Amino acid sequence: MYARSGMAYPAKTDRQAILSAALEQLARNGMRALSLRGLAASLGIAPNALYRYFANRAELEVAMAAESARRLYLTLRRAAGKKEPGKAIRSMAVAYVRFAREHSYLYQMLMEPCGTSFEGVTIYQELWSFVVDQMALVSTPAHAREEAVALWAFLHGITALESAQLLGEEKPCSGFEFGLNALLAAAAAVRG
Amino acid sequence: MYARSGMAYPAKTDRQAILSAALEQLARNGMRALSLRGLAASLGIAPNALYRYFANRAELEVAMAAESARRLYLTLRRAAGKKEPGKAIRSMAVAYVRFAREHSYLYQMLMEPCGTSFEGVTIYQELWSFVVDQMALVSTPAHAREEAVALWAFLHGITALESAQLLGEEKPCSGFEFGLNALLAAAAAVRG
DNA sequence: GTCTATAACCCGATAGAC
DNA sequence: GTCTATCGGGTTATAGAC
Repeated sequence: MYARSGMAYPAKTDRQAILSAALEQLARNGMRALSLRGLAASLGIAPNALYRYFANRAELEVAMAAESARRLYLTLRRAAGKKEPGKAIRSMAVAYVRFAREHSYLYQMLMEPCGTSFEGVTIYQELWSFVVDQMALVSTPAHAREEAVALWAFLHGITALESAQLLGEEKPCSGFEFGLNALLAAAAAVRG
Repeated sequence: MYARSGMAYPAKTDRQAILSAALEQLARNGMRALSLRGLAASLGIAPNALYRYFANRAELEVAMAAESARRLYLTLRRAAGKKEPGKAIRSMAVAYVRFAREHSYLYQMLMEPCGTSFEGVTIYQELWSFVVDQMALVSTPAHAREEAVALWAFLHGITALESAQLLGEEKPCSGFEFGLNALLAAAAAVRG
């Protein structure tokens, strides 16, 4: 019965189940606390069984980062919706910061590659292209890339300042408004 | 001779030597690769001797982060020099990004606290105050804090995008110019 | 041939005894 | 300060179940 290739044994788990469990643990305790042993235990399998699905920890981390990108992409798309360009960008900016705040560990995976290379993962390009396209609508396609870089950098920086204690009690909120307005004004000026 | 309390044994090292060695290893291989064992070995002492000077790894990391802040502070002060306000900010921005690029691991310690709290370390406040003060010179003291937040966020974001492979080949350079101009223009506009 | 578990190995953090 | 020991995590044999 199990003689046919690929189905010879009832697998107790699969990539998706492992990934889900990993993301769950990540959301609770962060990357440092995520251990393959604990992950395997939560799935009721031996620590080693994981290696049938992910070559090593790094490969699992790449998959988690890709999932993070996918969710951020969906979040930004939903935020933009069918809104008028300027409104869409503002809405995306707010959603971006909220995503980073509410899923801080997941977001960290996206922005701190820790040496893991993302080659061959297309979701990043999709995500990036979407932001560039949205930016093109408020200025011009010729300048959209550099404007998108600046916007993304700014948004990421805001989230980083929020989680770092560098500013102490100081709230990046007012800085958020100022920076977003400054970037949007400059982009609109490009359009002329 | 060594009978007196606290001096019962000739110390082979001190906090400063440990810190220096740690920073050296950090610069070469990054935080993940920094092990207390390797650190002790490079100093010719037993792994455990480190605990005489730092209660645990976290405390060592706090000291390293503080040193990172001190060096960035010096770098920014030197960049600002006696320049005219607008020029000073630009110069600081370039120096900031360069610092993050050339000392990426050290810079990471500053901006990614990993749960280590920075309470009681005054160097962060000095660094932050300096940036705010510089910003006040190009706009007004009343708005300097939010503008400094936006500028810092933007600069940090640029460095993060550089080290993350999110953008692939794309270079944040053009985005740097655009964003910096946008923020400075908005700050100047506040001054009116 | 494809999955699994048992057990080991190496290494890092840390505590205790000296 | 050193040595020894414990604990936990990543990773790799090796071998057993289907």
